[in-house]
Amino acid sequence: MLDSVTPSTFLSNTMVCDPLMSWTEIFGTTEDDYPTCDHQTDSDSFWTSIHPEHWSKHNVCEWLQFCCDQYKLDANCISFSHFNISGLQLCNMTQEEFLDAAGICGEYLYFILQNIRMHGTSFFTDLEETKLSNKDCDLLTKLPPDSGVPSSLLTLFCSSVPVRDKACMRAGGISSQECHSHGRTNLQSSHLWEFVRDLLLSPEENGGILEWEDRGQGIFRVVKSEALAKMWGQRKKNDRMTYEKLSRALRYYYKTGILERVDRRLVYKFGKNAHGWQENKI
DNA sequence: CTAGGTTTTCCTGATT
DNA sequence: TAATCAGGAAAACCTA
Repeated sequence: MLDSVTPSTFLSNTMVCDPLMSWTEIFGTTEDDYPTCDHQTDSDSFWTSIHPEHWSKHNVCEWLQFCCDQYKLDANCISFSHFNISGLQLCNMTQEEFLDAAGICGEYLYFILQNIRMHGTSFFTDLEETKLSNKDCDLLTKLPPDSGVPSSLLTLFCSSVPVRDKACMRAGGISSQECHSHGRTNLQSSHLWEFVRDLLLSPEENGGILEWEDRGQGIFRVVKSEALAKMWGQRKKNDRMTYEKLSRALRYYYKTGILERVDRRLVYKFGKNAHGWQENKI
């Protein structure tokens, strides 16, 4: 949902609904996940064992850092000086104040915080193991607008959702297209083809690197190969990425039907096993 | 720890 | 000639 550089994190597109469900799974249960939490003595999450209102200033800071580490959020966008506050003050921040202070990560963090506040451990632990059921997903998408769940967060849950799971998103009135056309969130895809797809669907992030050749047929062209490789490399934190290597990975998709061969240089086509790129289609 | 999936890296050769 | 394309092979990484 909120993505990640690695497929296992909160933001992973491949997880879709999972993240919301098992808090312990999201945050993990080992002490390694809580670098500086001396209060973390058992397997339960400290963050959900104590209500945010009772967090100390130190806890608030730790929580922010934990989220950044865990979800690969850019801590630089957070104004930590604004978070030198107690848990009570944190809870009393308006969404607007929170977003101002936490920058681009604000929506994720605010959503996570609201979930802890609203549901505490029960919201997560009462749910079965790890997966979000259709019912749960339905519940999520039906949360009222003032529930504290930013719409863009909900879209995260939709990204890359297998067709069979898409119904739960319609309930919330969020179309697949919306899921892939808003901001950076959907550019957090863990797989290369999803990254490419989301870039195509996000003109504002695209920068002319990719463009549709035939939108209806899913045919697109790599306009700036080096820039694409660089961007992918940044995503994977690999400054040695080249278009040569990226294209090798793309060619592997021919085998799995994610992409289909197009006999033109720098031109690719989404295959039958690629989803989420169609217009007006879920 | 293991198996399997997805890249990443490297390489040879063909094509544009 | 440089940039791409095609794949094979193997290593690296990650997740379940």
